[in-house]
Amino acid sequence: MREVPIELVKEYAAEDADITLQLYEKLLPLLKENGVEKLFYEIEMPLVPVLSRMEANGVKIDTQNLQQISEEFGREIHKVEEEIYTLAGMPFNIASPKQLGEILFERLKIDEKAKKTKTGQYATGEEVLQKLLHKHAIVQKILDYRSLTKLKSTYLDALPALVNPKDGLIHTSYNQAVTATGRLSSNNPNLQNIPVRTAQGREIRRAFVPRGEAYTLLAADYSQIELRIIAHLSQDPAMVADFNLGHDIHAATAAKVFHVPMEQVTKEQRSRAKAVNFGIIYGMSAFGLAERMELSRSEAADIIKKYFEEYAGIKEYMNRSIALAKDRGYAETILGRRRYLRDINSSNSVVRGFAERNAINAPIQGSSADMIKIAMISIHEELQRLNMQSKMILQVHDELVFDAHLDELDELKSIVENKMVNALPLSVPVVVEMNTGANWLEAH
DNA sequence: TCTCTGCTCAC
DNA sequence: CAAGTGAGCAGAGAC
Repeated sequence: MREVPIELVKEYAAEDADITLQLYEKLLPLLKENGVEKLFYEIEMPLVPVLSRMEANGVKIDTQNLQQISEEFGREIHKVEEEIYTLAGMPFNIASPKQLGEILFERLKIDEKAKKTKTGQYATGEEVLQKLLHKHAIVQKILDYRSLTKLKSTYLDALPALVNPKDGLIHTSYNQAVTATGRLSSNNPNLQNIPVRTAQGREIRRAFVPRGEAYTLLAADYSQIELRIIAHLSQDPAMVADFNLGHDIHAATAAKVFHVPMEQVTKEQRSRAKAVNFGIIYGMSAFGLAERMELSRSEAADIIKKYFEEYAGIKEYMNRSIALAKDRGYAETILGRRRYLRDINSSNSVVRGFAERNAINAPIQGSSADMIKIAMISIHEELQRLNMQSKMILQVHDELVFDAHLDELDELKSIVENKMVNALPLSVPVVVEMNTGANWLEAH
């Protein structure tokens, strides 16, 4: 571990003390009150030095690459700006949602019944604009402009500015006492929301590189961990069976919901089934599902009805989660981590609805957080014990990223897989997918 | 300078 | 009414 400058380790160790204190002040009283000190002493406290070391380890960024893309984006943004001004017939600040709304809905009048936000402005979010694409050529240009400027300001320009001059690496901060569910959060910079969805955004991941010639990046992801946790918590026979048989869970869901053999599931059907599975994790309604899947409300309702017929245990589990939270005033994870839900018995149905969705989601999201935290602690212990040069550098909720020393790659992979798979045994298989690459994109 | 809003990136 | 958890950016307005 000696390549990490000792001053930096000291700096972060000093921060360790602060974090420890902060945790004692913030978390312990909470957990004591909740009778879950075990979680505090056996997970949160041992995690402190792990996070501290990850922060000190840092991540190497190919700054030149980012700067080059930034310049390209800068030129493209300028071009799109001019096109937008021409289409609008006047220049304005495209980055101002207020001005943009007035141009779109008052000057160009592209939608008679434009939606407003709660403050009375016109809503111009991505979903709104997607539905107006066919109305005017300016809409696509606005979306292009938004995407380019988002990537440029948030990543391309921000990340190089945060490189530590002492070692040329980026050091995020992990916050252990921020989220309601037990997840970590990351800031300064947030390395848990690096783009991956679009081809253009994905390129940014190419700039996350190993720290030296002798290293490669190893990414290890839990596969479908939240759905496996639902299967475990609900003990729904059909979902448990799907996982035990190693099925592609979204295809298996599609086969059941659309009444076709698994091999004949179309991409469209799989994608809809996937949306339902995600919706389940979030406690969605039929209306919400219809919106997302661009189906009529009754079609969506049919799909949900079929889903709960096939996976009746999931429905029961959801009802049970809500009932338990109403009774106790909190929802809890596999390890007893609690999320208090003061609104769970509210007479206001909107407010209560939110709390009910929290009651469904918190045990799932939180158990997944419990699991990866345990894995991180035992992987860190093992790296220390074996005096390995490989370093754990990132955690992104269901993924761990390592700067893997080439001489240790096989050993590291076996440690990581073993510790992740066995962190918190479930009644369905826990599967970890691992890949290596010359950058974060290739490691996926 | 600070805070809020709207938007958009991730899991 | 209507899908969970976060962070950061630019604009806009209060002070």
